Amino acid sequence: MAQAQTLSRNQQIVLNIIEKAKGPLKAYSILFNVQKKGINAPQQIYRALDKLIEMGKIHKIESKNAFVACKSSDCEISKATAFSICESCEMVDEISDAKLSKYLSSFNHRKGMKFKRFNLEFFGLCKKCK
Amino acid sequence: MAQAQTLSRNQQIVLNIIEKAKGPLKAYSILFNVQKKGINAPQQIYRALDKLIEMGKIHKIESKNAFVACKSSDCEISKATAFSICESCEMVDEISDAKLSKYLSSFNHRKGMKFKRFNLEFFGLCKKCK
DNA sequence: TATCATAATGTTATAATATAACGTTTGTTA
DNA sequence: TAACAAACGTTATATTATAACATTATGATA
Ligand SMILES: [Zn+2]
Ligand SMILES: [Zn+2]
Ligand SMILES: [Zn+2]
Ligand SMILES: [Zn+2]
Repeated sequence: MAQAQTLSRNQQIVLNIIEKAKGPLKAYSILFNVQKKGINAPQQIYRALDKLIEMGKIHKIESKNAFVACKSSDCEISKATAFSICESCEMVDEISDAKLSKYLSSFNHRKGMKFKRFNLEFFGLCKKCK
Repeated sequence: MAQAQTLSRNQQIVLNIIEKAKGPLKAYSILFNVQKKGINAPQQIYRALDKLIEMGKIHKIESKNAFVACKSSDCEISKATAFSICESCEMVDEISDAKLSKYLSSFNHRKGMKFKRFNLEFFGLCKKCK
């Protein structure tokens, strides 16, 4: 089981910053933001990020190498993620759409591969930018 | 228009290597493979990769920072890509599924954003690895 | 053909992202 | 408390990607 609760000190610090942010954060930008708290090395950030992803507290936006807090308390183990990404501003929005998620989770490729997880990224212009 | 045909020398060299490869290739691994051909700098690789992506000849696997040749001659301008990725070996397979593609291309997020493009990555264990 | 614009090239340098490796500390539980 | 696992701190380094600038093809047009 995912032992949902206890975050370590560094994990909590990193999560707080990501949750407060308006958009996706990059690892080194997180790092610069926590140096006052005594965290000095990339490893400390990346380790926290890894654990937070494992716990489903945050997600990585692969096309941006950046991290966002999970909005849909559902994905405790994030095995079905979808995002809407504005190509102009940096806006990223997590999509929680039961139908979409069900459709993709039950999608089966002919080649005999059983999927455990997917990540979907949509790109376009957000309301503001178009 | 995409002016499908003429590839420059460097673009052709990079494309050849990616097409011959069994799996996804990383930029620097491409670089090491073409130094005998007089290409010495990352820029030359990245520039070719950028153009080839624009033309839809190759795709970037975002979760791996690696590149594969396009299999489905359809996606000349790659605005609807889907891949099946084995978490154990490095296998990546491009999924060409008209229904899936149609379903996602017509998917509309409530938030008033019109999507121009999507990228979907499925993860699991391939036939060999499971 | 001369001229102009565009795309591609070559090169050096550097930025940005991520992991290896090692020893120490802290927290859990048998 | 002893033993183990998880988290931490730290230094170094690997990997991925872009900036900047000068040069050279390529292709269209006057
Ligand atoms: Zn989520
Ligand atoms: Zn926007
Ligand atoms: Zn393709
Ligand atoms: Zn495999």
